[in-house]
Amino acid sequence: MEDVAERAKVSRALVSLVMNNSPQVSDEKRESVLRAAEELGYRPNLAARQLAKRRTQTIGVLVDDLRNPFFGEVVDGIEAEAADHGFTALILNGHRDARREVDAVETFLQLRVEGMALVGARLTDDDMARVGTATPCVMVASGTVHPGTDTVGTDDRRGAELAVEHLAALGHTRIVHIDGGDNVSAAERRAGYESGMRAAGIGELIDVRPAGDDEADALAVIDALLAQKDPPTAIFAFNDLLAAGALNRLADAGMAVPGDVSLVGFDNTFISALRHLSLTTINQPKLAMGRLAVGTLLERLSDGSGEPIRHTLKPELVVRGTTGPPSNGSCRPGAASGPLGT
Amino acid sequence: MEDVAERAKVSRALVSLVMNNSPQVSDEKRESVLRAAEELGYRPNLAARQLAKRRTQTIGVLVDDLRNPFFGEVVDGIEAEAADHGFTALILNGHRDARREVDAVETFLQLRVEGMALVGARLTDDDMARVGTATPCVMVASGTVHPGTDTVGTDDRRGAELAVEHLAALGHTRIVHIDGGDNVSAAERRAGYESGMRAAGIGELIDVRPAGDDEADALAVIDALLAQKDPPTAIFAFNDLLAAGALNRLADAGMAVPGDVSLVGFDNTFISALRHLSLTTINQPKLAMGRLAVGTLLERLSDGSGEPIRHTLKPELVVRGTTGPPSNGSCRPGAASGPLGT
DNA sequence: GCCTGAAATTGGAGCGCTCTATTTTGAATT
DNA sequence: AATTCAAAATAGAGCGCTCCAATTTCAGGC
Repeated sequence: MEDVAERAKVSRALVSLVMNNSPQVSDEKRESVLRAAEELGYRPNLAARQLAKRRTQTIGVLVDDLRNPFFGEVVDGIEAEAADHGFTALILNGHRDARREVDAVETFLQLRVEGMALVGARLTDDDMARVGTATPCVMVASGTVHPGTDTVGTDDRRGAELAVEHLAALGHTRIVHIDGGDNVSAAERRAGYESGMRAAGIGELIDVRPAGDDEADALAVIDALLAQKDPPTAIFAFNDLLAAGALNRLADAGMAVPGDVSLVGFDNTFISALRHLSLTTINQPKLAMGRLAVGTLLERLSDGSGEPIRHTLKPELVVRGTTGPPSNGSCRPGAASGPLGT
Repeated sequence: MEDVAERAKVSRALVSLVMNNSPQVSDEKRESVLRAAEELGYRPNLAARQLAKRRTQTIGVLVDDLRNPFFGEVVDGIEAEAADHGFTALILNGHRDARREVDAVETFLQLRVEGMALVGARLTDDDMARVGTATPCVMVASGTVHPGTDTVGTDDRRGAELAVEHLAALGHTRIVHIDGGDNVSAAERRAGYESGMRAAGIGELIDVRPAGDDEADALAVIDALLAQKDPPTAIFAFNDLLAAGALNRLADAGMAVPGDVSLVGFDNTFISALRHLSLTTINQPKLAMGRLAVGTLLERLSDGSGEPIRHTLKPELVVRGTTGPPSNGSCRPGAASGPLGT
């Protein structure tokens, strides 16, 4: 910077003004500074600028797992909104590990990010307590809900109801739910399934089967369901991955989907759109969630403390190829039409 | 920091020593500093530290598309290796857009990262020229190869040969390649397909069908193949996504996989492992690529300039459920056994 | 020609840290 | 008690920038 100033025959302060394109600079000087900067390959040092400005214009994004495309889309939304407001989004990876998430948050704090978005994070309340005070912080699509922290998520309960309503409208009654474990989202979806069943007048048929959040967890559940005398005609899975696992096992067993069994997932990740799976599912507005997360952060930044903000977005039913009317009780194993079979 | 020093009744310099856990500090003072820091909630300011140290201990990771799980795994490797060497990996998202990638690189340079890993980047030579001089930089799994830049990638040609060898060994001769467009990887895989065919003594049957790099691009190709009098008994697709598209269309047409047609993908992304697809594919060692990328960067950092380093990793055949011996010419549409059919 | 005030420019302090050189401490040696 | 020397602690400059207050420049009006 010193060199640029010298070369352009101006003061360092003027160079600073130009680099921040202040309107207070005459065109003549501005140009000569820019030229000098260009010739010298000068690039402002962000660390120094942040230090002097006492602002970083940066938000930290902690992602639970970079390999999960669901999170990728949420982050896309965060970045877009951050950029619109002149912020840079720095991404750190939690690797599905609370300890590493704590490290990442610590790094963000040392970097003096002005806010943090924790996407799918699995931090405990203790961790949050240490964090929350220092810097605005919003949890996005998180499996846990912390008392004092802002959150952005989808209305999981309503989403589940949509799934059940869709199946009930098709004529299904024996609808089973494959449960996603002990996180908050799973609990909400389970509750939605149950209220949906009751609303459809088939509350006595409620049947929840516990599983994890991974594809493989669905297999045993399907086996058990097929072994019973009155197998369900429809299955609502906690998420797309689970549904994919179920779909496979059903095909193995010679069950046609949706001919013999209908199947609904959750999330609308791109795998559900893979034409070979073509899963009917519940969409989460991932991009909107990302944008809203940043919006929430900015709000916090300007108005300071207050009640925790809770944004709950509307889920949507996406009908694809795995749902249809129930067969008339006649199970025809072997007559497999693929999930997309016309 | 000032406050911490005062509270612990030591100088600022001593606090600095403690925070960098220098061995030159007496246990007594160290403890009292740490206690003071704890009580005050002190956290070193990374920007200030970087400025003073004239080092950032940071590498920038530019990812072409966060929604692609392939890149996610590569980044996992990068982060792991970076952490092992005391570096923090900052991730920025290119959004499949060269212009935004340039911005990201600019940001990295202003942040004074000590090196950059460009994962799947699509920057032009011009862009690279502006960058390469300033900071060490390695291209990972990139669609383009730049003359003066280090690279880490998979031996795409060999990978394609593996695919063809596998199919030929099963007895296939009419093996078609669905091409992935005009990037370097696609060209290499095409070349490998061709040399593999020649090596198997079936060079005259080489048949390359152009497509894009997306699932949907495969559909028309499959339709065309099935319409011809002598349809192929095996297909080798540029990547898993294309293969997924092909798989679906084949199922639509009532073709059994692998009964009537065998199918091989490339990348071994997690979608190929989805049990419902169960794609035979070629693995790229994603984690190793990530680690090696950082290794290359560190090497550059210590030894300065020299010949560009080119790391080419070994691909591996992953046999799953979409390949088998060719049928004896008898096409039996309708007798669909799923891709996993026992 | 002098005064006024807005616009353009500049000097210099300070952001929070590290690092070198220097001073202080305190135990061991004579 | 004086001397030595390593270990422990500190003072102070400086990293590259911004920003405030102060200064200079330059019209226009009298």
